[in-house]
Amino acid sequence: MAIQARLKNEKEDRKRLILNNALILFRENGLNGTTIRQVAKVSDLAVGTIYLYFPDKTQIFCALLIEGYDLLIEHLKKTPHAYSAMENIENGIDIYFAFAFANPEYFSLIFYTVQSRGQGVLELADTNSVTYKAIKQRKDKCLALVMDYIKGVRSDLSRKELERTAEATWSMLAGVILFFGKDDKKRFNSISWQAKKMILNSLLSL
Amino acid sequence: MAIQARLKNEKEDRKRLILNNALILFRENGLNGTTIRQVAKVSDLAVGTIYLYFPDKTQIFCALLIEGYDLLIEHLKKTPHAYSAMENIENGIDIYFAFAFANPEYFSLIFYTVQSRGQGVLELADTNSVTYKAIKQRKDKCLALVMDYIKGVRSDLSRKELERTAEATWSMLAGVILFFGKDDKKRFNSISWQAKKMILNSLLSL
DNA sequence: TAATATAATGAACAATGTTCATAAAAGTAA
DNA sequence: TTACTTTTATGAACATTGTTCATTATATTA
Repeated sequence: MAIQARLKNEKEDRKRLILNNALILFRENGLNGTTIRQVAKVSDLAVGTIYLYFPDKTQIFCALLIEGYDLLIEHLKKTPHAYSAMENIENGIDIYFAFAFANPEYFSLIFYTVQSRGQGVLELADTNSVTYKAIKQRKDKCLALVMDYIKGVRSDLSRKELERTAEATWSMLAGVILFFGKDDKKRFNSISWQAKKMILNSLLSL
Repeated sequence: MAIQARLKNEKEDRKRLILNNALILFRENGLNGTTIRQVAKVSDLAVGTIYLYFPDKTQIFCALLIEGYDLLIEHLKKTPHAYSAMENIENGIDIYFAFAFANPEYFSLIFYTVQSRGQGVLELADTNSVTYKAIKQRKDKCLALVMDYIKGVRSDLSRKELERTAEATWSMLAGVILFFGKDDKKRFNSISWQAKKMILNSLLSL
């Protein structure tokens, strides 16, 4: 029987252990391909113990998803502002693509949530839940960052236009990653470079 | 006990009945939210009977997916070629967006396959299977159609550039649909219009 | 050391995809 | 019609899943 985690610290450690192992399994086999029994086994815990730390499988997934968003946001915030606005936005796109390619496990998680209304893998029906709000907040944060980037090159756009442009840009970039992010690096680089060029061009000639 | 389907016609009818019912359920509750028992029940058949017509649940899904692709391809081919190349491509994008919004059930299916390598909902590990090839063929067909559209406005691009541009365009459009296709019509129209404008602009100023 | 409180366990439950021995239906030949 | 064969339909049964909960083990307290 595993040692009991009584202290707050120990509990956090155990939670992290479960998350780390789950992330590896999710990356390897996806949400549906990963079983709680697997997570328990590689964590050297019993099935029931997992449920002492997370209410259900979805919540493990969501915890990782939120971490993924936070990591991405952290990356996006790190853009050097020493260059021109145009260079900045180009930099931002590069960072986004690089993050997605380097962290496919987190990025996959992010996309489990885009297909809403019964079609997605991940169901978060209760839009009032803490989890739903946490995810929504990070989505919004990402969009706000994109808006900042775009504002740099297009200060003439109205708030409404800016928002719409950011939404279109964000989803278009995501589409490229979704379609080609799992391909080999060479191919992904080639297509993402093309997409970047197209988006930069379109932002200048709106 | 249900009447037996002995003739080829009757078998086709029964297959169609299952597909129609499955499509409704998939649209409502997604792949994982739909059970074979549900499909059997609404089809007035026993569980085992479903398995006489389809080897497994995934294959039902794939059959519908292929139909969805064919429907989309049919739509895309119907573009009137009476106008300028630029009007044609604009028309093509409109058709694509309209199809996605009008046929969310099929479109969702299409996107079950984009997340490859263990992360997606739909696993088609065997790349030699008839089903995999059928889906791949239709994906390629879509891309070829996009290339034709783009060739109209950009005859100067090399084969390689054309291909890359088509891939980027196709995935960017898909990203918009993925992110906003389930929103209300007004919002989807607003963002998809923006995306269309951006892509058209970028194609002209590559 | 005994009593109490907390944490861990894994058998058990309901639901799922799938299989297969059995039964029903349809076709065939007399 | 009747006996026989072939094809189709059935649903109980199986393995696997997410999840629960009575029981057991561990730690804390008195």
